[in-house]
Amino acid sequence: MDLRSGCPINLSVEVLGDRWSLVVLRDIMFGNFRTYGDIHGHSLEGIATNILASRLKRLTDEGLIVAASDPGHKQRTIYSLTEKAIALVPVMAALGAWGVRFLPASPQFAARSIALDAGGPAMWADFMDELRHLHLGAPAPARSVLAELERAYRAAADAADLHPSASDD
Amino acid sequence: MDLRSGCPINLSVEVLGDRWSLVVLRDIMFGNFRTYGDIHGHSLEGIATNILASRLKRLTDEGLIVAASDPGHKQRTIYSLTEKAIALVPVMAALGAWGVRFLPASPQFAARSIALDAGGPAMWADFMDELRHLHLGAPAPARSVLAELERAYRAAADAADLHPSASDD
DNA sequence: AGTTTCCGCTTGCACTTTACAAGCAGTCTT
DNA sequence: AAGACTGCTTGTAAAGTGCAAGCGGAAACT
Repeated sequence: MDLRSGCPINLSVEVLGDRWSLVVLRDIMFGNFRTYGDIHGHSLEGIATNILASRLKRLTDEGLIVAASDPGHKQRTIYSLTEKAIALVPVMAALGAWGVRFLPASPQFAARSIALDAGGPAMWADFMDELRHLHLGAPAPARSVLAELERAYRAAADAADLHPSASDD
Repeated sequence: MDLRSGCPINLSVEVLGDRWSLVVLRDIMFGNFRTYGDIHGHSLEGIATNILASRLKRLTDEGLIVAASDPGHKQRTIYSLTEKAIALVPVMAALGAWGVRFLPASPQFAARSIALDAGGPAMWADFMDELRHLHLGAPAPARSVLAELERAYRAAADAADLHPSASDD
């Protein structure tokens, strides 16, 4: 790639600044979706197949994910985050917190971002350790931030079921 | 706009996820460039005039900046950040820190991001207060983070002059 | 007063990226 | 052997990006 400038914010935008890269990374990171079909099948935003394929290729080229074939299932490819992508946890937390505050986020998904933001750098570090375990083969940490986020999501979803509002139609 | 999903990270990407929005906001925020000509003239990345115009319009529509005419110069438009944009300081800090660590940032620009990251949330809060002063008419804070970042930049630039390396050609 | 410069754009055109729908080759299951 | 699964590719259209030129009105200069 031929770089526009050496400013780190610009460089980050050049790598992540499109409509899908961060969303795909979010799905792998927070949803633990590891295959093409998983990501496509669970995509909230309904990513098109060609876009997903091109993003997986680009993220691989940029060193954010690595592809490995599933031992017991030759045509299945397993994607794993690299340290470079795991280091985006603070970016995800900041973006999520901003979205919750200023954009019309749904209560359930907002709950995850709120929990991640409230947990602060200590929780982010624990989450990164968990991702290193899931994606890089590091030892399993004591704390599962993914499980905590899932509980926050469930609690918000249950609250929405108990107290439905007209805006949730 | 018709939203893809209510996930806050996705919503943030829908607003900020292109190749220029964050870069323009960075110039207004860190460079204190307040007019079209200022932003275009100082643009490190050489933004095209039509792109800049369309971004300023979009950022205005999204409520991230507001346009006001200069009292003493009728044809000049002064752009100011809103609280919504000022709240992006942690996002900028996280993106900058990530770019410094994983992408080929130049030493001078890296120095600003490193200083902003090292300052942590306390520095970000002071910076946001300074931006509220410059853009929203709030009282002037005691600390100028912009001046501190400028000093970090100058120090790195001077160090590069004293110790030039082949890679800086 | 008239010319020139400044300012914030707009227009035209080519190219790239995104989007939606359909299809396809190899693998696995039954 | 037949059908479904998996990870894509292809075709086509729309939207976004990039470059260069130009333009209407205001300000500055002489």
